[in-house]
Amino acid sequence: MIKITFPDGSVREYEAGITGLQIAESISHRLAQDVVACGINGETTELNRPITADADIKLYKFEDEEGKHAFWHTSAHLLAEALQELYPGIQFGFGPAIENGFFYDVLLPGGEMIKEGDFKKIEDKMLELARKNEAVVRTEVSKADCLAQFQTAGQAYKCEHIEQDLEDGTITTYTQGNFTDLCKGPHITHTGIIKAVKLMSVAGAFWRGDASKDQMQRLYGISYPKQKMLTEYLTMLEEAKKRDHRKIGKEMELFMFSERVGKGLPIWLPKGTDLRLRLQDMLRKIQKQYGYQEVITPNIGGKNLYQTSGHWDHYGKDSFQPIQTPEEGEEYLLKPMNCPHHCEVFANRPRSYKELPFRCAEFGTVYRYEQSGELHGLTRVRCFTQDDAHIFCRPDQVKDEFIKVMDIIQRVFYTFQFGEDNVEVQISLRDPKNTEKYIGSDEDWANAEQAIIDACEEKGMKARKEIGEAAFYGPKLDFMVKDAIGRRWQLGTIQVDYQLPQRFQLEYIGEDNQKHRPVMIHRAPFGSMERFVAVLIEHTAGKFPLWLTPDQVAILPISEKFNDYAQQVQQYLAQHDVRAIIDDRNEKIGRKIRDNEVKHIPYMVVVGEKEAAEGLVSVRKQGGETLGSMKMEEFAQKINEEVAKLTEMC
RNA sequence: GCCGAAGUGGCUCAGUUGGUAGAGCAACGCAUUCGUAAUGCGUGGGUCACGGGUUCGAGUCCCGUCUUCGGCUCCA
Repeated sequence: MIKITFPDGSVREYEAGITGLQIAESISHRLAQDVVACGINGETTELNRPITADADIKLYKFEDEEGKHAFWHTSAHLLAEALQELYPGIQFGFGPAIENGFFYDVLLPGGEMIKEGDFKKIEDKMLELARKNEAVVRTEVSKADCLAQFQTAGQAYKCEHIEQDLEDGTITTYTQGNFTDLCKGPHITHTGIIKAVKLMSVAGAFWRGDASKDQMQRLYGISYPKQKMLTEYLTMLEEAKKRDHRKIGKEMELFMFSERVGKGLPIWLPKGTDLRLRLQDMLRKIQKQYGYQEVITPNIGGKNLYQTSGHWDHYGKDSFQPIQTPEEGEEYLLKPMNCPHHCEVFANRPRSYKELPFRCAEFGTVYRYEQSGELHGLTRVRCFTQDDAHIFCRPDQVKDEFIKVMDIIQRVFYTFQFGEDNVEVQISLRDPKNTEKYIGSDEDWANAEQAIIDACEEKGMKARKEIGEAAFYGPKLDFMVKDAIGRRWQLGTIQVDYQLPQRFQLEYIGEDNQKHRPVMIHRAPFGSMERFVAVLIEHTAGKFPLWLTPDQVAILPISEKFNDYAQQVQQYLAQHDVRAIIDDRNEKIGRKIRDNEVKHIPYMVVVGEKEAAEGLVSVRKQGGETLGSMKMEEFAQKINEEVAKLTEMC
């Protein structure tokens, strides 16, 4: 007999060799139907693996991340199985489960291509195979046998993978029906529980992600144990589509692109500019409280500046090419980042330790020559404005400054109702096995990395550590938020930099009257104004918070007779810091309400005969709630109170 | 940059096997002067992304370019 420990701490005894599925059955028949995978001693595995010794067990349903992973991984195999039947001679690359579904990289013989029109046929074949409810059989194989097997099958990519990446004794294959795949698992035990499949898209993908290698076709799909779940997922995708910032940005006239101005170069329209400036003002106000000093620096800088900073060597060939000045024979670069300029600010005159930390902020517009295929709405552009700042401080001040920046970021995020549970942080560390990629000494790196880790601990923030994700000049801390429909976005960032101060020979005079080198911290709470506004649009679906939205109130005269009164109301509200527009079109009131609802205006006030006579406004909230008539003074006060409440953190 | 798809009035889209461009919304005008999610009638507006080609004839077929979209790679 063996002892099996459950997550709640309870222990049951079973005969050795029992499987996860049998354990589930011993608890309830219902549970046995729902489980798709299990965790044995922390390792996710199949439900039909015999357990031979005492162990901890977790039973995973589809709803669990581990369950989904196994389910979708098997679905990837099901896709491959279907493709093998439909396209003999097909070559397979990798086919993993991903966050939402799975994909398989394939290459059809003779340069043939799978098109979206083929999806139905493939989906039908997948379901046909799934209905056979084939068992998924795990086999341990030797490297030599495995290689021979896939050579016979003519799978060149699989063979390369086996030869280059896998070690003898660790290799397994999984077989379902006539299809065998190289795979380390885990999988669900039978294909029959896959009831709904949908292929989402087909796109190009390089073998091993290497642009110099073969280009394969990547088929993306998703699958579920119930048709209803697939329908729900597709509905969620529709919802995401409705929130697309490119669509809403166009509808609300926040920003635009012009082919003649150039791709990836956003133009902020009046309403978008209004909103952006309000965001900037809010951050300005907070920064002032933390001792930041704002500067303005040029949008270009001498090539020499970037040679000094080291950026030219690292990124020069990938950026906008230098601007020549014929008379002087000098070269200038469009500013790809603000840090070198800020280093010059610091170096302007001798600095005393009493001035540290020196916090230099700028809404700095930068230009980066992103690959054309990478451009996307406002989230990936070639010209954007960072809410940038650089803090020059003593090494022992790094941790405290980090904590202060984290304070600012938390206050900013709070104002947008990205709740605390929806914010994650990630510490990006360097890859110690690949140190030549980074500049700076081992000691500097160790100090910087430790300061970040300590700061997170002191702030009580649970941080995920990512090895090898650091920038070439220093480790960093990134903030991720989850939006209203659960999608994750990367926003703010804080980076330590021991390198630029060295390259720019920055120094300050210490208490000991000696010269010392400051440490530099880069930080951007929003990341960039463009990206942040994009995320905000998708988070709020265009229904911005009252304090931020360009038009807070729409004044709707019942008929043209009351347009004059509407103007009086608008004027009064403007004098009391309430932003109102008038809809004085010759339309019925129902029509005006509809149109202004569609424009996401938070408040509408209807004015007619009664209101004009008594100085009233009839208030309607976005969504339909009516608040009755009130004096316009009372209404202005109400709006101001609501704004004050929303911005109390700033 | 690479692979694939798309590009028709301001917006959303229709346009059958090639036969001289259409709807709804928006805009403008007229009527109406209206009480909480679409008043009626009328008018204007398109070198069908751009450039070549095939054809008696191209929005439709072919080639090239540009832009956008979905991915890959990249992201100081």
